[in-house]
Amino acid sequence: MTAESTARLLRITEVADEVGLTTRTVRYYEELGLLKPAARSEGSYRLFDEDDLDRLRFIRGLRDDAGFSLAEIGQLLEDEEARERNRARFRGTTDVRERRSILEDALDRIERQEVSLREKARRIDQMLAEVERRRGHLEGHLRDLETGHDPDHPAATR
Amino acid sequence: MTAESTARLLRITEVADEVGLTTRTVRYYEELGLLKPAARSEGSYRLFDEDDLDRLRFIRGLRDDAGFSLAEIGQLLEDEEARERNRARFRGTTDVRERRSILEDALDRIERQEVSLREKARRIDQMLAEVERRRGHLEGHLRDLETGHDPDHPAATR
DNA sequence: CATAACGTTCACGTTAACGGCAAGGTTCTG
DNA sequence: CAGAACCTTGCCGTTAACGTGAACGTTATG
Repeated sequence: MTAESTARLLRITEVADEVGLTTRTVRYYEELGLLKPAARSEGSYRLFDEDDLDRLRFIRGLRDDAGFSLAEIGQLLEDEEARERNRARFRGTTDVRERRSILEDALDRIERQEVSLREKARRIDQMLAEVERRRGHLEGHLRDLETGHDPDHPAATR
Repeated sequence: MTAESTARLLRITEVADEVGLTTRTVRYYEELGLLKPAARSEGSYRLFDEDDLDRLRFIRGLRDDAGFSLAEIGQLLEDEEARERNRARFRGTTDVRERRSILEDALDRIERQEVSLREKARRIDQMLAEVERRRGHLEGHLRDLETGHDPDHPAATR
């Protein structure tokens, strides 16, 4: 379809450098099933496209920023694919009861994810609030120092 | 004789059950220095008070909800104690330059924590938004089914 | 005060998430 | 077409975060 679509496939060290992982890690993720076999060259070099890069960046983000284990990440990605399959199933039938069942199933999974994420977010927001409270406190003290106002020795009046 | 303020000290299985950890894990956390030696009984049973429970719950929350490693948690708790010591140092001097230096140092550490937490929060919010978008989508479909409205087959008139 | 129930300190085992070779093919480059 | 620079698949090593006894002391209870 798209004429430009052959963007050029990258080899493993290029992708590793690009997304900030090691080649070992990329292979390991493939071994775990987090990554599709991508594509192989004539010899058997792994070849990656832009979608693979996105997926790796996504995985890395979940791991580093959100603190998910690779098992949890695998679950999320699997759910993603189950979603795709469900869409196909959904379009493959016109039976209202079956369609509703498919949708409700999907909704259940989504809600479970939401609860888990919300708990994580709540905890982090709590810590952020605490940290900011302290920061405000410290900044207040610093301002006091700048203006020569000393709360510990308030009798500096004249 | 001892006032009522001595709330009663708990033994390790009681605390473990209470906060949802195993005894091994509690001992391990002490070994890592995440927990003070608490208190020991006549024999050498570990005895814990409410503060210990809070600390354990806090650790557990950071581990499970926020996805921090025990090393990171140790760092956070250490910073906490460094903060305490700094407050003592701060109160121990009246030299404005020294006070400012202490405050600026503390502010630096706080800001580093804040950046790290904010990145984590941002990533999780992103995922939550995505999850909710999907949820809305699914709920829309379900409503369509309930009302007999079928977007794929609009001419289902009877 | 016997004894069950609980605790203590080693110390070795396990799983996740990679690191680091070795032995050998593959691709590129002059 | 030869050598450098990559890549492949094993396979063993490592660190974090505990699990699981073993061998033995401590506390509560009928």
